[in-house]
Amino acid sequence: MPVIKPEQVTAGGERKNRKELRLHSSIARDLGLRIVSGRYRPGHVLAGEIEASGQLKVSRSAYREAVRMLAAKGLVQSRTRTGTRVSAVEQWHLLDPDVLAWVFAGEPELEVLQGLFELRTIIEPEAAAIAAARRNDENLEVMRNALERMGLHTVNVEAGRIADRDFHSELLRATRNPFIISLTNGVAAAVHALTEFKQREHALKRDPLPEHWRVFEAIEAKDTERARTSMAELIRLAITDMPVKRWPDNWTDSRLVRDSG
Amino acid sequence: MPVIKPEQVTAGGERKNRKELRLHSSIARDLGLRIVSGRYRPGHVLAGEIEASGQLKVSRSAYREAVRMLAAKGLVQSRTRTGTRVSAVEQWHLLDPDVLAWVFAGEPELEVLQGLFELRTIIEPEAAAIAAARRNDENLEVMRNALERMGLHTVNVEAGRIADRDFHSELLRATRNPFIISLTNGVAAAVHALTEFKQREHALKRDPLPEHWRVFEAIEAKDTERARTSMAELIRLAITDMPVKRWPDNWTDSRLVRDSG
DNA sequence: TCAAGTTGATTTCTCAGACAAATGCTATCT
DNA sequence: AGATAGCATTTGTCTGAGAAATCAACTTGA
Repeated sequence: MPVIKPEQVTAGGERKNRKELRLHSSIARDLGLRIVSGRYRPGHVLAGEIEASGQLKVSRSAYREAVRMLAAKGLVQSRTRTGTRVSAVEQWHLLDPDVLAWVFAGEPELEVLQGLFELRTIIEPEAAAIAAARRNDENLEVMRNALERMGLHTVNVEAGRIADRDFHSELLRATRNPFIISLTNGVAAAVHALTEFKQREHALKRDPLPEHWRVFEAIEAKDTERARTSMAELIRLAITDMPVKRWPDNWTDSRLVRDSG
Repeated sequence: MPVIKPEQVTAGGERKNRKELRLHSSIARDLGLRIVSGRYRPGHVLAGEIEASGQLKVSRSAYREAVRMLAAKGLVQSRTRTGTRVSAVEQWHLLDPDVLAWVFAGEPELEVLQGLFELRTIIEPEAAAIAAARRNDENLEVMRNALERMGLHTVNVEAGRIADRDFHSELLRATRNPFIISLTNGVAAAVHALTEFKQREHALKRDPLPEHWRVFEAIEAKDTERARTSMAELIRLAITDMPVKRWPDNWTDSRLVRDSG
């Protein structure tokens, strides 16, 4: 099962749909997707470097660099003689932008969705409050511009989703907290993929713009408390927009939780 | 300036102080430390592969694998012709366990400390509340065992610090939220290094055990509200224990914030 | 004059093959 | 039965060679 090479993608007649990944990155994404999708389970030992690189029709060095990237993201662990094995889920760097994107590339499980929204429910209202206290005029302008673009395009098209992501990114940036900002890149990627996922099922009926403006106005007024509550409401509404039949009370059966080595 | 090779460390007469990193991991740590410490600033272009690997006295492939690992952690970006350059701080995966450990390996800046505690103040009280609702008996036993070890050794020795870390890790694990658990590994590593840092200045006068037991009892009783408040108090006390003269109101001058090339 | 294409130089990227080091397994010895 | 020494297997490291990408300068044509 050869990996999709960048040249083959562009040569396939389609426009270059992504960033034209290099070979090692393509292999890493390929293996990463198989791991987070559950095709390669924790504990599974990958084929040896010679065999694996041979199957993928790539050199050993390219394959090794891909494995090294996955190891850096906590997905695999290599040892001499033992081989390269998929790590326990607890070792995965789930907030790594790439890993998160891979997790949400397929149909994400209900429990995973809930986990992400739970994290957002914890982080983002507090982040909005901090942003209200520390934001400067430039943050405000970027956020205003993002919301105007969002209103222009709607989140049903790519440009609108990008604007949505820009708004949340800039909000977290306004907190001036490097760790919260670092969360941005990952969560923003996931939310972006998620909005696309919602769109996949059916176009969004409700207009999410009003609650975004309410958050903006609170931050503009440096009203921390109103920023917190309005952001909490925004996320609550976003959850209700998910095309989900019922939200489980627990998710101990989730694949991400169950597997552990 | 050759990188410290694993063999040299063990051959140096000292006991193997760590996990005997492989060569590529050693190089990655070496470069990673230089980057997060500010020696290589964002925008800085590293020496070419041939020159750099020559200076470090290693092969190009080992050096390349190291660079690939750093790229996977968002610290650098490689492009043909342009070379490999240090990414903007916003691109760094600051919550990656390795990156976090590297950041806290030296004397962390005041503003970085504050950033981490701010994140903990947001996350951990809520996590404690969720843990109180979802914990099972095994979580409880692991946490109880950790606190008993913590009381036995005190946080002034390594065994006690490990017990402290185990307690917080198991607490976050009890939330059953994969994303929160993923935060664990990084934050736990940082807090561990941090407690060591506190110890470096002067032994802890106050005994942090009572507030830990209060959190434990709240979770044991499945009292979500008390778990939240007692954890908030635990973190507040931990902040006061930091050997810091004054906490700044803002940190716009932080290196982590200022650099964005 | 200026835009568009061409060429050249530089750097990472990819490939190939060889040997070294680590380590789990097994047979052997005490 | 347990320790120990070899053996086999897998990743780790090294070397050397082109290929591909891309920035800068140059050339060409309207």
